[in-house]
Amino acid sequence: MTTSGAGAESIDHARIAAALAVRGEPACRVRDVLDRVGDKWSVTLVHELGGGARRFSELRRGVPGISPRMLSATLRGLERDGFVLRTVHPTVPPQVEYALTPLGHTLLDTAWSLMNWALEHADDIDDARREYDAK
Amino acid sequence: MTTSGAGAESIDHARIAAALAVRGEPACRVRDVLDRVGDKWSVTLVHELGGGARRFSELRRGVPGISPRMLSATLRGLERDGFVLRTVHPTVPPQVEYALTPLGHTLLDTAWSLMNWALEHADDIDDARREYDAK
DNA sequence: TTCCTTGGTTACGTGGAGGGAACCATGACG
DNA sequence: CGTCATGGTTCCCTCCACGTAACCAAGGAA
Repeated sequence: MTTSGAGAESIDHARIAAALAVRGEPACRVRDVLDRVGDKWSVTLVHELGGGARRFSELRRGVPGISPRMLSATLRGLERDGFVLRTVHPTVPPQVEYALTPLGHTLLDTAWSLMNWALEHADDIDDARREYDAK
Repeated sequence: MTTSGAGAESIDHARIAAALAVRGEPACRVRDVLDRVGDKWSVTLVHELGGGARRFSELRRGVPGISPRMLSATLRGLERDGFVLRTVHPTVPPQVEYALTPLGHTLLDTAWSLMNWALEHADDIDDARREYDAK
C-alpha cells in the first residue's frame, strides 16, 4: 500500500480523518478516543510506558505477543497523537526511547478510570451474559 | 463518580495494576470490556439511551448512519451484557422499548468522563497530528 | 569473514467487523 | 385487494486490523 511520502507503511490516516470530519456531537469525540484506545495494543503500551521510558526491545519483551510490526505501528500512532515522545540516541547499535508526554499521562489517567470501571463490573457483565445465554 | 472525579480519589490504581500485572484472566477481562465498548455503535447507542427509553425506529432515526442490521446486533450485544433492557409491547404494530439498566447508566457515566477528557484535549491531539503530519 | 545486536520495514494472508439491499410477518386502514 | 408501519433478519460483499515471516543497515566482536 505505502500510502504517503515516506515510503513506509503507515496507519491509515485517511480513515481517522474521516472519523474526525464528523463533528458536532460529544459522542463523536468519545468515538474518536475509543478508536485510539480501543485498538489492540495502545492501552497496554500506554500502561507499560506509565512505568517510565522504555526502549523498543524493552517494550517488545515487556508486552508478550506483540509483533515488531504492531509495536512500531501502535507507537507511531501514539506519537502522532502526541501521547508518546520518541527520542533517538545516535549510538551504535541505535537506541530509541519512548516516553509518555504530559498529554499521554492524562490519557493514562483516563484509561485507568476506564479499566477501573471494567474491573468493577466485569462480574456483572459475566452474570448478565450467562443469564442471557441460558435463555 | 460521574463527570468530575472530585467526589473521591476513586480509582484503585493498585488493583488495576495487579490485574494488569497478571498476564492472565483479569487483563483479558479488561480487554474484553474494551472490545465491547470499543465497537462502532455501542457508546453512541448508550449515549442516546441516556436521554430515556427509545424505540427501535426512534434509535434508527436518532443515530444517523446506523443500519437496521447493526442497530439490531449492537442492541442485542448491549442487552446480553446487561446494559440495556428490551421490553416488547404486544401491540399492533409491534412496539419495542430499549432502556438503560442501572449497569448501563454506570457505563454512561464512564463514557461521560471519557467525553470530558476528549473535549479537554481534542485541540491538543489535533495540534499534535497536524505537527506530525507536517513533518 | 561471519555473527551479533538494535530498531525497525516489507510482503503476504486471513478473519471478522461492518455496509447495502432485499426480504419478512402482522394487522389496521382504505 | 393493496398499502403502510413496525421491528427486525438474511445474504453478500468489501475493507482493514492484525498476524506471520522474512528481510535490512550499521558496526563491533570473535
